[in-house]
Amino acid sequence: RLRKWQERIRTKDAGERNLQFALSETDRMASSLAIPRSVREVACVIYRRALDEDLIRGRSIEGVATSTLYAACRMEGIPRSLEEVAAVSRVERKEIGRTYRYVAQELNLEMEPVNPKKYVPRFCSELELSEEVQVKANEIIDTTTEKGLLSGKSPTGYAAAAIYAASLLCNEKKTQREVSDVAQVTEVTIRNRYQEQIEAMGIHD
Amino acid sequence: MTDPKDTINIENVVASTGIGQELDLQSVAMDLEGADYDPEQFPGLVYRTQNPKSAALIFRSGKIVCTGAKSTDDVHESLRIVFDKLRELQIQVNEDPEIVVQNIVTSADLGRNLNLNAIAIGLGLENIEYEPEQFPGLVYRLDDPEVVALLFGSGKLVITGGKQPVDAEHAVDKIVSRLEDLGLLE
DNA sequence: ACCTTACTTTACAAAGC
DNA sequence: GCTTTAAAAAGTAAGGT
Repeated sequence: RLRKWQERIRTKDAGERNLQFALSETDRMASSLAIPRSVREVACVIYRRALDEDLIRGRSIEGVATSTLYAACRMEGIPRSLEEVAAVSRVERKEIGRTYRYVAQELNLEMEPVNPKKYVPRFCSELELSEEVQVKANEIIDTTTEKGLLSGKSPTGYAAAAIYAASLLCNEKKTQREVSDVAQVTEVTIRNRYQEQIEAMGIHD
Repeated sequence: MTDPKDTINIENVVASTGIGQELDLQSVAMDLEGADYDPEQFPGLVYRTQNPKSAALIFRSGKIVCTGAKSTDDVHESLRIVFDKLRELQIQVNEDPEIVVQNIVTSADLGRNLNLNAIAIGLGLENIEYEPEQFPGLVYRLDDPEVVALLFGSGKLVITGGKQPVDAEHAVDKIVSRLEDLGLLE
């Protein structure tokens, strides 16, 4: 009775301290990634659910916090890649990915695969590309996806290649290096996806 | 049209067995040519056979795991070689140790490209795992047979977790009919 | 730009930390 | 949970020439 009561308080306190630390970490990471407050709140709601369902056991708080932030960005339609979140987390990419898959499965988040188009606005603005280039990149993504080119490809690499191609078509050329820097993929990946995409689009340069 | 079942190929068979005798791995490592034994890193001694190609993990308890074989026959042949090698070292080995197949990995080809995005949604996001940022294959867990299939955009697939070669055939049949029902295999 | 090597995912047993 | 073994699928990455 009294022991059980004390245990509850202890558990609750531990949980609160756990939550407090997780929320401050989420805030720190979200700030350095310029993620809006509304998305941070979604991340916190997911984290709280994970805590309630006892999904933290056996994992680091930081890992779960990073994963829920990654999930929240996807849910809100402004995804950050694992590379990007890993850069501001002290948990490595592989662990963030694993934890994300576990949390998404256990909480039935039913996350759809990321549409590469979701990366176009942010990547293009970081590259200072015009609205015209964004429209063109989206068109390339839509057309080539319909032709079946997207299956199994990383959304960031796919978006990066479309943006690179669009920048050429709109005479606002960015180098593969510049695009690969903002998209966090290698130039080789951009080159490979780019070749497939222009061929599917029937473009000859 | 080729029946996808005819494209099934066994790529790896994992099996366990035991000689019914405890072993001094340190001395086995000394006497057995080509044996790799680093107890600090892993408690098992690794012994590779060339024909058929496989790797046997031999433990202090006398239990053995054989992996890398391309068929259940190859598993038996590889382990026969391992048993004989141990007998050459004056180690007692039971007459016919029971060999249990623990896992069979197979590959197959559906012969058509797959729209993994549509399949992920069609089969139900709660049942599948498809994270192309992390891995290009879609993970599909079947209940019967109890195996896991990895589907790729090329139409190729990997089936693992089965204990019998027929498990892969049943799995391919079920996957094909599920995709056909959803109109995703055209 | 190419080539090679290597890492991601799935399943499974073994003994020990 | 991890460690080790094997093998396939396809994408991505890194290092060397």
